[in-house]
Amino acid sequence: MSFSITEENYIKAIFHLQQETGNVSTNELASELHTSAASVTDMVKKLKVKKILIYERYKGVRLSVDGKKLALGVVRKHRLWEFFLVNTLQFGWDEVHEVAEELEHITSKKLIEKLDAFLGYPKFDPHGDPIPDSQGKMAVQKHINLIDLALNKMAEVSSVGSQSTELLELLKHKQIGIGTRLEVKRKFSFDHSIEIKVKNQNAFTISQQLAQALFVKFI
Amino acid sequence: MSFSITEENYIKAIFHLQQETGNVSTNELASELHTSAASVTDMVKKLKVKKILIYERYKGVRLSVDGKKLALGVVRKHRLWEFFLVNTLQFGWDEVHEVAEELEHITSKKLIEKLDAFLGYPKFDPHGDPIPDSQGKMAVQKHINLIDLALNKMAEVSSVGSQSTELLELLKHKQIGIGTRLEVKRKFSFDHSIEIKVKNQNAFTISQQLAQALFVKFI
DNA sequence: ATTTATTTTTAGATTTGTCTAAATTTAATT
DNA sequence: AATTAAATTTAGACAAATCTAAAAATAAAT
Repeated sequence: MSFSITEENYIKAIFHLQQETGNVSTNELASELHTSAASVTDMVKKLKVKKILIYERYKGVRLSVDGKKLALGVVRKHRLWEFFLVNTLQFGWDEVHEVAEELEHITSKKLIEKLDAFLGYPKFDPHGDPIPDSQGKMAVQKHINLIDLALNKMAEVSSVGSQSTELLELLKHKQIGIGTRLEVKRKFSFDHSIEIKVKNQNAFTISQQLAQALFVKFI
Repeated sequence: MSFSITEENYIKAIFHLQQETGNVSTNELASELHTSAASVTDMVKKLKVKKILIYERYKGVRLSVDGKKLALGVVRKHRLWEFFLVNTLQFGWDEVHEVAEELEHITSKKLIEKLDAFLGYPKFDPHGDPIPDSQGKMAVQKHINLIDLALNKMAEVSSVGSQSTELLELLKHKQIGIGTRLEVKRKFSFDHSIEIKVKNQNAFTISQQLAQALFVKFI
């Protein structure tokens, strides 16, 4: 069975909205998709026939097992493309979302597997959100980009944005690795560099580029 | 003014068909796009209103100046993506067309400029067709992939498929460069390697991979 | 527990791109 | 030049995704 771009967008929206709440209401979906409640009802009926979601009138919707699989596939594509745009094409991580919204609907399976391999099977996208693997599995913990870490909040380096040798060389030199505990002491707006403090070391500054390549989790 | 994927496909098809012939007939277009003549007439009327093409009923169509610009933009995207798929993601050059048919409709201008820069502003796609630059200009001569050159036909190396240091190192060692004149003496089906002969040198064989990275023109 | 307000669904219409079948125009042939 | 054949256009209909306005169901409030 195949799905239109519109259908995929509905599936993805339901997936995101049902994370917190249980069932997703018609109005929630309409607002998320910038469309009318009437259109949502129509589409939801169509997706019910395709067994993508569970729907009773006036009761809202939630994804079926098949629906979740589909949603994870779209999310996987979206986040892999975001990673590509930032790490390969040097986009700013704040300008990739709209482009990825288009790229996520490219259908070729082979393309996405080859892209994944080329990128080095990244586990998190540039916003720190986990990237589902080809089986739909993904890390649970959301990672925070070091550049967004609040001042004086202890955190632990949990992943790096890419596996490039250049990055790894720099991390080795700075003695930063997975598990390193640190906190941010200052943020400099001129060049967006930040000063960080690691236990038993003097504070030092790192560049915006490096900070953006590091993800941390709270401890 | 913006254009749907369908409209872009019509524009591109007209562009390709009008290369040889002058005006493109309704039936030609219908067959190219695997649709009915009636559908073509409908769409052609629509594109006439948008001033993309010149059309009088029963007389066929040809692109306007604006239409040609649009077509070149789509062709540019298609060929850049093909280059990316083959040279970056290691697709075989015979399996990229369908994927590029989808990717060519991604709208972001910035994406295509950054992709072009990342790829090193290639001038020819993996099939030897010229890639229009951001102004719509492209080389006139179609380049033939060395692997497709007929036996005993003198030709001149006119471009290389990529600018990678690995390729350039190998070319230097083999003393092959832009302008080198050669002919193909044998083709070995076992590994698709070919034996080539350069003036004042003994014949030698080169691998399939290397042959595919070289484009030649007749002299 | 009625009434009021909100949410959701239905009904009917619109747009885009498509189709088939019939009508029209152009081209080819006798 | 008249007839036949081929190409093209028109007419009318359909599916997908959307809309507005009205009706129905649920939730909130007096």
